[in-house]
Amino acid sequence: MPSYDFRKVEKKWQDRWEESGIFRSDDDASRKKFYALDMFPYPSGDGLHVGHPESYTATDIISRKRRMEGWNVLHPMGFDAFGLPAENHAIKKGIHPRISTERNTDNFRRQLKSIGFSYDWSREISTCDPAYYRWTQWLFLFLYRHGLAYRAKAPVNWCDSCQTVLANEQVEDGICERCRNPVRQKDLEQWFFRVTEYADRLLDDLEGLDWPDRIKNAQSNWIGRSEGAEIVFRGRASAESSLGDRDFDVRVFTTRPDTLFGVTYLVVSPENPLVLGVCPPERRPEVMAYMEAARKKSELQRVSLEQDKTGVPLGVYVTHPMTGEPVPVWVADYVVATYGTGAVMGVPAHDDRDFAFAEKYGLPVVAVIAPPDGQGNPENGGKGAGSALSAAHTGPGVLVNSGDFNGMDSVEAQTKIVVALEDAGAGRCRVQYHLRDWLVSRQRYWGAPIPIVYCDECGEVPVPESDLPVLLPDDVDFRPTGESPLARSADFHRVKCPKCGKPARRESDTMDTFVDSSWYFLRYCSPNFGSAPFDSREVAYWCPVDLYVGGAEHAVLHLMYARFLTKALNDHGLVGFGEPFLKLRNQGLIMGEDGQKMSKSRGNVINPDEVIERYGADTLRLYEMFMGDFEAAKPWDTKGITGCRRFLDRVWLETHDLVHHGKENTDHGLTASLHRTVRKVSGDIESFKFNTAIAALMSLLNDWQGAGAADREFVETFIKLLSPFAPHLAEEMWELLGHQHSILESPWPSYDEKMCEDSEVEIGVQVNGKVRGRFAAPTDLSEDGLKSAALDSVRPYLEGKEVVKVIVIRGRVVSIVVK
RNA sequence: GCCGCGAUGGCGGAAUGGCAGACGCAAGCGACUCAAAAUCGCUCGAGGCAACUCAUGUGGGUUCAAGUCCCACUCGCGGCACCA
Repeated sequence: MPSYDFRKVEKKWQDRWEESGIFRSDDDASRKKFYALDMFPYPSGDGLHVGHPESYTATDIISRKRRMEGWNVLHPMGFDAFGLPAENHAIKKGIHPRISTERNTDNFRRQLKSIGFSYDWSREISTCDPAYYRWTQWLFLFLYRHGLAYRAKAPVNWCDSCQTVLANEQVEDGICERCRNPVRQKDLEQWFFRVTEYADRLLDDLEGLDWPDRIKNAQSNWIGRSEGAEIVFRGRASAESSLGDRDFDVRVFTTRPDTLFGVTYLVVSPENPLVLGVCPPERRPEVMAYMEAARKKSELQRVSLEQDKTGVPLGVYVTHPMTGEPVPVWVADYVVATYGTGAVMGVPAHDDRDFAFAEKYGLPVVAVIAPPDGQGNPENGGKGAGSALSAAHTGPGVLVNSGDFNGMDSVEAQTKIVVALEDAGAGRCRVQYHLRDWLVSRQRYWGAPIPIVYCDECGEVPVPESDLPVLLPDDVDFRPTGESPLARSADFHRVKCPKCGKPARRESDTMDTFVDSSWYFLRYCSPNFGSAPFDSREVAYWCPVDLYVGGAEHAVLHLMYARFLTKALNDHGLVGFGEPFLKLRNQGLIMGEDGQKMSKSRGNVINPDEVIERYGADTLRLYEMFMGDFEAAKPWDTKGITGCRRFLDRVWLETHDLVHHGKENTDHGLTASLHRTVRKVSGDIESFKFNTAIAALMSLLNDWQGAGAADREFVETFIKLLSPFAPHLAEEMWELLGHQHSILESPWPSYDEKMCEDSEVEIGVQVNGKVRGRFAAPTDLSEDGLKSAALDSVRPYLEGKEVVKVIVIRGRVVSIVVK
């Protein structure tokens, strides 16, 4: 009997699959479809790491099962090929990003093919291909046309050492993740996508999605919806201020309108335009110095100085909308300029930050919410400026010191006070989001150019669709100097205005790579379509994606952006659905053998090529799925792989044994075990419990060997169940069993519920909750039969006792209660 | 600080409220071998000669029965965070 030469077998089947085109999928409206999508990789120079095959194997298993179940399956793969690493590599090594990206992509493709994934490679896409980014640009113009893309001056993260703008995700605690230098804020004209327009729907629609809770939760946190009120405090500027003797408003956002009577000051952020307008001359030097200091603070300082609040009085007063009392206005950088109105009301008695600020600057503390009985000192409330307070009471309670609202429950008072403010024309309900618009421009080379032209006559002019793509020039000096490399390419930069024909300038920024990946799943449906980003007929058939699998690091950004774009396309009739990904699953991180995160510097990285070379692709696939809970982090264990390898070897040997010796199975227990395993494996694959599906197959093999014989039907069913996990070996065994066609063309096995039961089961017997015995009983034994057999089996424990109660759980346990 | 997730043998991990530790790894013993590797068989939570007792992060509770449900904690992981 030949031993299992996995190298030969795996090569043989990969070649056959490629030749036969068995994984190609065509639009066929008469068949039910299944779209299984992997998050496409960034083709880094390091090649695949073992985390990639983990999620890819999972989708591959489901795709293969679906094919066998008769579904029309779309299972594509491509490359998220634009991005900063290729550009940095180019700067360091002088190799053009196009060259290194191509080389890396070839390597990734080779590696992916060597694992035997059932991708339709005829649909491969790459985001740096002009045939692709042409449509990324088209989508930019689509958003622009509908007012969802706009240009504005904005502070961006700037790294002096890298000489570039950084994306938010590249800034960690105020430090550039690449060079560890502090990041600075810089004001630049930037392009934005109006994601905030969709804040409510992005939040509300999460509910209907079959996504992991933590992802939904992360998105929900990111959107950060809070309900509260906008309250107007009116004031009058002095004649000497730059505003002159005029009325002005300070609008604040609060989630606690019930604490309105406890306001003892207001705070506006240093960036608030009102500050200089109303500031009286004598206060200007100090206020301006404070503003300057705040502006100079790096992100790093703002974060590290978290608790140490500073501020200066602005020298103006506004009127409390309920009490009519004067309220001083302060400037402090603990107020975030870009959130809410950039101004807050200070309620020291009921907010920790305000309390700290008031203590530091000697501002009065007025308690207006008396804690419920037993919490704190209720007397505080009644005494007005409660100097007795040692901390803010931030919880609910009963209103005191609040005029007509005294005695009211604080929760109830929230709405009541807003109503009163509305009547007085001094406030309204307001919903505030943490979500900001998406800054999409990047001052980088290796990305899709933004298709806009600036003309002195016509202003901002979109590039006509017929002129797309705006090609990324190859011959560019992409060394960093602080402006986009494209601005230095005269050929690229100097253009004629598409509107008036006069000399104009082309936008030199490129798009964030998250724009590329926000729509790639649509492109797979018609990867070569030439007249639009996608063929709407194909998209109508294949989309939305039925199953999407990838890393949890994309919990917020990528998934949010793809959802945003889908909703925008949906609103304007380009797609017929509002959510792109119906079911999402994340693979857990694979750690190194030392339990640490895999990293080059730790030297604990496992290279899948080496695992395949030594154990084979089927073993790699099997092991990655067997390691543990798909969604949980788990350490790699090279020794553990041998168990999977041994299992496949034994399958090979036993199958040959059947073929060469032709055995009969007369063992009913083995047949029952087979049916149970079909049920178990089928169910486990659906619920992403691949580890227990494999364990069940291992158990079944143990039973098979234990029985000493199995018939052809048993073996064929076994091989089918194994085929999504170890497709090469399965095809080889399938052929050995005399089949001409791929195992993918045979139906997924079914089981008979009646056949799943063994003729005999073991029953445990508990006496007062403790297991005291067990006995074997025929499966169909009556309840009374079980009861008396159970009582017999634990007789010594019942002597001299009275049996109070007997509970029979069929097939499992009998519980006896005695006194 | 807020939100979410988790904690089970030497290790990875199994368990619709129903016999805790499936399956695999490692370890020990044995078979085969001149020997080793590979392979196969047996043992394998802790304590105890045994009957038994103790065991699913901690402390309570519900139940005939709790890893699973409830309450209060501890620790770890992840998201958000001067967001008013």
